[in-house]
Amino acid sequence: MRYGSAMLDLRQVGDHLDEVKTQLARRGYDDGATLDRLAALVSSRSQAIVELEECQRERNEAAQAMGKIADKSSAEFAERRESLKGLKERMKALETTRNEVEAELEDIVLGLPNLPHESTPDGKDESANVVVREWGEKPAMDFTPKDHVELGDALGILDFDRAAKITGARFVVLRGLAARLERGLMQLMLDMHVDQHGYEEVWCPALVNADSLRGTSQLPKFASDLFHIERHQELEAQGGGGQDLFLVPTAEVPVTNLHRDEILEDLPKAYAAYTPCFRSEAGSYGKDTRGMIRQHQFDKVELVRFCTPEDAIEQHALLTQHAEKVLQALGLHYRVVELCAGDLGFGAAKCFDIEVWLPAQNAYREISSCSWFGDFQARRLKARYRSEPKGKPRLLHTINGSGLAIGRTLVAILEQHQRADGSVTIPEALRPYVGGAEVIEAK
RNA sequence: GGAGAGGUGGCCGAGUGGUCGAAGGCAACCGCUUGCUAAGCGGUCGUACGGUCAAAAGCUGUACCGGGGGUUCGAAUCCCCCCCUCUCCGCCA
Repeated sequence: MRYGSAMLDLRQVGDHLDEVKTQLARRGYDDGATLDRLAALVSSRSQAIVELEECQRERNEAAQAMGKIADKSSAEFAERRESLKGLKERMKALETTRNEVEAELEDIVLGLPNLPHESTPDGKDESANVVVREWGEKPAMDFTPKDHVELGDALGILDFDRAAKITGARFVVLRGLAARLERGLMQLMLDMHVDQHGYEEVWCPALVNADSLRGTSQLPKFASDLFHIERHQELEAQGGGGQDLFLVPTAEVPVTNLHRDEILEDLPKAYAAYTPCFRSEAGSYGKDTRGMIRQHQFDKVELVRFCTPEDAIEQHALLTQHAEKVLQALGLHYRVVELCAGDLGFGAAKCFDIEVWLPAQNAYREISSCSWFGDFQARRLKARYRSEPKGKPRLLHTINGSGLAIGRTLVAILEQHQRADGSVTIPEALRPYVGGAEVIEAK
């Protein structure tokens, strides 16, 4: 009945089961039994539907004929009515069967990741990711680089202790120039994307409903990564149930859902949005506990593009370049890596990560992840487009990427632009956004 | 939070149990007209899934009138729950 919620094309799964298995295996999904079960469900589903529709047709014809009998109290009418009761029972049974099949089907299908695009390199994990290009070079330092926590503490601009007091672990209080840089970075990024790269600026709710999260595929599988706001608990206790809301983990969710259940006629569309992002970070205990690399709350400017399948590769590359421009403007050394199939996110078919150089960690760290989802999200979202006025609607493609994660950008600025005395040079492009300040130094 | 009114096709808007996928209008598209001229006439004009077909077109079946459930031989129309919008009051950045 409603198959829009499927993430993979069910017909494809049914008709090309082996191919789907092979593709999913590339990203480490090897549950062949579930896929076999899925294929079986697909066919029993269509069987049930065909049968049910046949009954519905019968019923409709009979009911229509009865409507034409003028005398509703006649014996003929009563007789017909009785004879239809059996059909009604049969339909109920068929409906039950169909519902059961659909429920199981949906369960499986919503949990299946996307198929990697053919151009996505093979590989099991991040060690097989491919470095596509590098920009700039590691800043030369004739001293031992400090990390941003140490720098920020000495400069009096990052306060983790008080954040822990106010809220808890994995939060930060930014003070003085750090707070101002955070705000300035947000403006700089939005201005670049809007004025130079042609994105439409949008401002969205930071709380979204479950339908939206299903649309972009955070739900149902990744509920534990989200902060969840419960409303109307008293109603829920009565079995009614209000609508629960979730804090957005990324602007991808509200922005991509802008076009849920819509048929667009003017592609491509490009949106840039700032939102705070909230992540529970369940399962990452002990990982990046120091500093502001991995926080429960951070700011991000997100880029989202909607396009035709034909344009997608090009649009994906374009979006990635737009994100890179921000790092270039800030004079931050980075590299772009293409994720291998095994390291791909759940919904992505192809993905470029932009990794910024952090001297204190002696490592490149992800600062943006630019993903192309094919029609995976579009199918869940029922987001389509029409290429001609009377043309048939087709699923569009979605692409998104951070442009950039602001907190990590701040970290990179502190660490890459630090000087021997512990002060930090503010990149020129950013100065107009922070009241002309050129350096961060201890007071 | 309290009281009330509503949610119908791209838009407006009829429709209170059968002949309704849904009047009429607008917009759009395609023709025709060119002495009613910022016009006239005719036609087309939702989506999804399935069947037919070599395929497309066409034809055809089913579902969808905010969402879910129920009553009935039959529901856009009746009943229940939910969501949303609007108006008034209260509160409030």
